[in-house]
Amino acid sequence: MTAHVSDEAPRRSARDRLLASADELFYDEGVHTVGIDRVIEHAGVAKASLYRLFGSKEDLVAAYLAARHERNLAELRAAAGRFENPREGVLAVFDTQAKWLRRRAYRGCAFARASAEPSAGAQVQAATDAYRAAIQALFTELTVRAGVPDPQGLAVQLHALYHGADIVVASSRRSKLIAAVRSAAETLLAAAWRDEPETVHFHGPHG
Amino acid sequence: MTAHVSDEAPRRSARDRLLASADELFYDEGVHTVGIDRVIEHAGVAKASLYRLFGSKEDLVAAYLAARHERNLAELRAAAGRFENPREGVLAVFDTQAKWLRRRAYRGCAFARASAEPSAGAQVQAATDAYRAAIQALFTELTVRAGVPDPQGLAVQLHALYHGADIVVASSRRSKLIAAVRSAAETLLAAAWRDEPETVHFHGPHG
DNA sequence: CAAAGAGGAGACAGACTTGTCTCATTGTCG
DNA sequence: CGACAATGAGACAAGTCTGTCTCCTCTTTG
Repeated sequence: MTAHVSDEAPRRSARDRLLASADELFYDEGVHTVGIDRVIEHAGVAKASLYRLFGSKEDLVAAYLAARHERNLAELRAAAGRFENPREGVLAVFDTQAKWLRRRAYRGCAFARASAEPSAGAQVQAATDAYRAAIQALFTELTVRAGVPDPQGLAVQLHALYHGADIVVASSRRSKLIAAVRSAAETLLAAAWRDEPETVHFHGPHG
Repeated sequence: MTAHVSDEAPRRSARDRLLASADELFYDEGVHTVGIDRVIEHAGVAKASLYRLFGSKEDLVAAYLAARHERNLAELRAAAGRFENPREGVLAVFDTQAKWLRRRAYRGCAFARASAEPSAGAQVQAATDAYRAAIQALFTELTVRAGVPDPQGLAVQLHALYHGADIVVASSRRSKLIAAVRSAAETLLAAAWRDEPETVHFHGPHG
């Protein structure tokens, strides 16, 4: 090894190989199952280099999540941006998620998996919060543009539906779930104009 | 057992104290953060007793989750059962969840937290699957009784919404989220009769 | 009263982790 | 060519965890 760049396979930098290995191993097997040793072996990088480049395991995890954040949000935004009509933009977000859900290798939301237990460090929690806030913001942006009476309320509904799909995908037939969720999104969008103008209605337990 | 109940403070059995401590510590701090030592110290039980009674840590975790399963489902079913009308039953399920979500000490779904990473053992995964399946089944039972055209589809929608609420509760203002989710459930219920009779509609991206 | 067994306290082994440190090798630049 | 910085390989320390085992006390029962 050692690259000798002139030859074929330019060999990416140690940092890139580390991030790629982290992405693959952390996502597939779990942040807390996969030890540093596995990552550096997979990346072909010395342990000292990892600590020089990232400082700690948690920093590496944070970098892995930050990369996922960037990648996922870029794709969602691009999909929504392809439509003039924000209502179609919302559905494009769900269609993009559906594409992910259908992947054989899909293992659930990387953030949900990394941050479920509170043992996850503060950086991981912060990354997860930021990710969810960004998706919520995307929905809000679309619902505001759509001009519904209560854009915030609708965005919260869509956001919950979005993450719920991710959770139950393991326990439902995928095609059925995907169709049902899309249909639910359409229903919520359509209803957002029918509902009382001021806010989603909120009354006691006995509907 | 044995107990000698006559005196004050009957002191529950070692098994009960172990389960109570597991419930508290595992839920609050995470299954994988909390070590056996913490549990036995909190329960005032010898380590040997734990292994005699449960066999392994994972078995203790499974027992803890099984107890949660029982307790949660009993409460959801009781809430739904208080209404003749299945539509109100569905809303009662969401209202019960809302009650949980409002608790100060609420830390998210115990199953989601325990099973997010694949490092969670097979028993934990199985417990989580069983829990979600049970909730899905409860929704399906209600939607069937409600006589909607596609009870399965509606149940999937409600189920996704239910778990989604749990996920996003950390990143939204709770009262807003709770109101929005309840409203979404009402919307989905109302729409279930309006939609095409055969199945939730499933067509291309241009709704 | 005596015997037996449940249970508490804790030492111990074995395996794992992250993070530091040393050393040899490589590529680059003066 | 020679020196320096970057990197790979891996030993090592210090800590953690689960699970086993021993020892002793207390309570119940024959």
